[in-house]
Amino acid sequence: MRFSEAYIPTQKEIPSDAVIPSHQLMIRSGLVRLLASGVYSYLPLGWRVMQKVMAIIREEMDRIGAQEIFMPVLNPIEIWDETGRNEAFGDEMFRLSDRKGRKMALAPTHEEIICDLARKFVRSYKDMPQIWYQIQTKFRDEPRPRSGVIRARQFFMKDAYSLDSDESGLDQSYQKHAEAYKRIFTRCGLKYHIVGASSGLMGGSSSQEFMLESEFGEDTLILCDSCGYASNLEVATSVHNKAEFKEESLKEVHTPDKRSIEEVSEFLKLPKTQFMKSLLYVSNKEFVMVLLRGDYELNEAKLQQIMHGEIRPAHPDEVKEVCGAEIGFIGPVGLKTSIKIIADLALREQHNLVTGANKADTHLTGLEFKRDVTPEQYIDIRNVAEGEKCSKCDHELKIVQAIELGHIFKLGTKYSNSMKATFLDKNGKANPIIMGSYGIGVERIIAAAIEQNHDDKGIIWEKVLAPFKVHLIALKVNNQQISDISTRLYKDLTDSDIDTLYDDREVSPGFKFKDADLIGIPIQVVIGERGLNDKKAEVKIRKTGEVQHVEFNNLKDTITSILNTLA
RNA sequence: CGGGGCGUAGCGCAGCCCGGUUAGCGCGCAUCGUUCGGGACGAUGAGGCCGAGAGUUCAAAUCUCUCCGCCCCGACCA
Repeated sequence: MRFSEAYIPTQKEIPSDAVIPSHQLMIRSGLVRLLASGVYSYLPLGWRVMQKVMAIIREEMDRIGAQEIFMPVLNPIEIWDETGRNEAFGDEMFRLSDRKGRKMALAPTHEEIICDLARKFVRSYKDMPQIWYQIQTKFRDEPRPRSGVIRARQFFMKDAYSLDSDESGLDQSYQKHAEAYKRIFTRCGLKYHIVGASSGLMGGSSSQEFMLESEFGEDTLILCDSCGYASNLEVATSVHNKAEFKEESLKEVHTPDKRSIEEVSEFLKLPKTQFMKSLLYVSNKEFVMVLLRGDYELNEAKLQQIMHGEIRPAHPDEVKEVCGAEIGFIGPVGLKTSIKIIADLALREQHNLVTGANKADTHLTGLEFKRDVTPEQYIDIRNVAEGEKCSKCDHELKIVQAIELGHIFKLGTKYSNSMKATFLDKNGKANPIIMGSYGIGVERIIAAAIEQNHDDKGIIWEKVLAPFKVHLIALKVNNQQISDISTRLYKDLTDSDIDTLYDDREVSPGFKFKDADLIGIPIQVVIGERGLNDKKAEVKIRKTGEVQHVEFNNLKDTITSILNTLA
């Protein structure tokens, strides 16, 4: 492609809206342009990269025997009502009506459509296993799009679905995807973690995420360097630090206007570990009090899992009604109404705790957990905290931020049950199809690759993702000799199927060099006056900055062999 | 949805507090000339409903209100 004729709007200035490096570089190098919040156009360079990623995904999906299909984005709402996800997705799903007033939705994912296809096709256990996938535009009305294409409202997802007749079949399909995903991310040059994850809205038994470590990531990972334990904070466990106190009797203490653990602990001169945090939540229109040690945070994902549904903190007036006191002074002892109580495991053996008395400006001290509180269950419900030990091997855990690239789920029969997608087993008995679901964020691979590979000059593409392999720079195009040599080389490379971006613009050398480094194509070839006498060009490797001087006649061979050595 | 910031030429910004000729600057763009190895120089020029609407005023980019959009933090999030 000739630069002078191409739509590659590079810019020197950092766009004011972009905060993270990948977002800034994607705009500056002319890969994408924003149309509306979380909605992007892909320009020629960006689209070329996207197609490289998609090609790798297709190859690896095909390798595990998956079949590519294409499902509609525009869905009748009824199919989403069949599984109850019309409601579950809430405002996150884009909805619209057709001219007859029929309600439709723009699909945020495709389990329902797959299930519909499955129930139309699968009759017998002999029809399975099946793996179907697509690379499709997804729509999600994110509450807060951010970080450029990393959290967008319209984005590409590779979504795959497996259909099996028994659990071991599902295990195999799941494992195949795990292998395919490893190959995909490795081929894209990404360093990733595989972590245990929560299945959230999707439902199902187990799931794992493929995560790229990044300070700009929205997820938090808990990693153990010693035994390899790796988990999303949402489901991570750890050994809690011990906090020992002697048994005491229950006493009221006046704590005027001291509400937070912080304030009361300072006021009473007692450590936070001696406190008990009481949080009132609402789930399925039922109140539940959650108890944690004062130094720990509630993990809402875990609570949600336990309550099997949506949860929210109770409003201040609800707290007053249930506890008879304001937030900051509530506790499990002496509640006005009897409600469900869930306690974190770390509380079970605790003595002499401090907690709210359900009375204005008053706390209780000397609370003996087993004696004074009768929770419905003891269960791990807290966030893993800095400095805690691994529950598998007792080594200290590491906490890092990460970007979610892919997620694989064992769905089980959640969708096939509600949508009546069944098959006849060997005994002629009808069973629900056992499903798995597997997603990859296509743009996120691109953003991740840039986050991981860039310098202060611009992007540094891996060969496999690069929009072009070679960036040919003709300095001073009005020098006939330079122009002739460059144009001949361009033709030569293109004829040999080496994708080349040919910078034939009439702009100053510095301009071209800066653009080349910004765009980040792996090999730069510079034809200039300096090399004319000894008939040599410069061949520079963007990643290392290494430069070699190569005779014009050998350029193509040298480029080819460098390309072979590049990852 | 809560908190904060921003919206002035294609991009980056100043002007706004304290209202007053014709709204500026840098980059980019066009033409001509000189340049030509790390975002060249000179000359000339084009380009703005100052996000939208309403109000206050003799007078609004500037003050007030409403709405819209974009970004950040939080909440939320296959």
